[in-house]
Amino acid sequence: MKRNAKVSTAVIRRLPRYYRQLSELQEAGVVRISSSALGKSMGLTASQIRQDLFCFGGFGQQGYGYKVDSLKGEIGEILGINQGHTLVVLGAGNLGRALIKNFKFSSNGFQLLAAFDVDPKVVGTQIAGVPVYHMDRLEELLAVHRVDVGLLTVPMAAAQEAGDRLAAAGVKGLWNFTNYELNIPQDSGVVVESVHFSDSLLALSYMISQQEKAEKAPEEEPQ
Amino acid sequence: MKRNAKVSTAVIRRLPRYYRQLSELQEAGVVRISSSALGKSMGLTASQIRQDLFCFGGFGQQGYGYKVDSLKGEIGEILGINQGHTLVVLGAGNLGRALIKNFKFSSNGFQLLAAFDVDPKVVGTQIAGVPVYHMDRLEELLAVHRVDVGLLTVPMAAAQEAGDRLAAAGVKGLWNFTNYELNIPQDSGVVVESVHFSDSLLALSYMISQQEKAEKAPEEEPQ
DNA sequence: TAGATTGTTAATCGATTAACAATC
DNA sequence: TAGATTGTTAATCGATTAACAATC
Repeated sequence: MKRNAKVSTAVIRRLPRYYRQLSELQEAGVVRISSSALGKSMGLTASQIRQDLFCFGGFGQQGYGYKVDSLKGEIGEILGINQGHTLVVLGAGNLGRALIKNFKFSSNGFQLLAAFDVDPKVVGTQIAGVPVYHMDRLEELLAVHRVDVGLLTVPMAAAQEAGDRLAAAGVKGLWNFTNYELNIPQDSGVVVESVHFSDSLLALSYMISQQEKAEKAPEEEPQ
Repeated sequence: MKRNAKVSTAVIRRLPRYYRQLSELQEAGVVRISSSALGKSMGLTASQIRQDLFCFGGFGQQGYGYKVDSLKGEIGEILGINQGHTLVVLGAGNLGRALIKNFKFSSNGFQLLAAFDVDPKVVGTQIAGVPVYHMDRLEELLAVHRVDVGLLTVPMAAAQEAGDRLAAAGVKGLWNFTNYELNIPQDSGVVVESVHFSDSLLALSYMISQQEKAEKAPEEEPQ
């Protein structure tokens, strides 16, 4: 992977993990770390870590390793944590409310501006200080505030329309928590990132089923 | 990929997506589908789909394609959907409650047996018909009922201990929703599947930041 | 039968790992 | 300086794509 060449999704998916691990090291008071130590703690090879970082530039010092603070800072910068991203939540049901209350948006560089719903029981209220507006007023608010990301926790049947409206209103990304695969045209420039609980549980289901098989029919390693 | 050889994680991660897409096709009344049509609808190549399915056997008919019903059934079987898996939830806070109320465990072949928490305000109550016990009684219940998976929605600081107790009590998998990377020994045979919201949002953050850059400095395609 | 599409092997591509000179 | 560890290129490995005979 040459520097500045297009970064593969495999690398992109590891960046947040690096960031998380470095945060933990930082909290634990670790000042410097080598690629091999970091790799061991994350189940990666030293080579892979150096290769990954090489995509973005040289953040270490030969003979010394990486300074935890500054590497964390660099990766945070790459991830766009200091860009003042903003976000709105569509769907203030159980999951939407839980995320509004629990999730540390600001730790990830996002400011949560508002939530939208259609239920008259929640419209007009606040959830953890976040105002809930009626969905009818979505475009109105997005015309006034720059909103980078729309978080979708609407019912599956409402997901596509909600996504379309957000995309039309100019958001740059959709964070999709519905079990629906959003259909957003490639050339729209809107990025979709989905969190599919079902996919995750079914993958786990597969893995434990395999595990069981392996335990029943023990190791006939084909030599 | 030879048949019955170890299946790569890339393939495992696609299986639930196939299952989901086939379910949608089924609902739409589609009876048969070719690998190329399925591929187009999912953004994959026909070749990749055939190669993936080849890991598990021949589910299609030459000259015809795949019957949606039976392929869905086969993939469901591979994923272990009919194995009567069971699950308990640890942590009945906002997120835990939202999942208990919203998530269709049974659609994914899981029966939710109970939830556990330490808060006296929720211990002894029911959430959507699911009883909430005190964490102290975890081992007691797991000694009586076979529990395949423990879902972790406890606070980050409680995650490792909760995971350890579940593993010791014999669960086969941990479905981890905390932002903590569980440390479970490889040889324990316990599979960990994590849903890291932060990682997902940061990946999205990276992608929209790139998108912005691309729009500002338009296409100097190097010919 | 002719046409379509799979199952399966071979070729290509990309990601990971290895190696080592550069240098702190 | 000597030792350690990075940055970076080269080699290897694995996943994806292409090709095509088999066959419905």
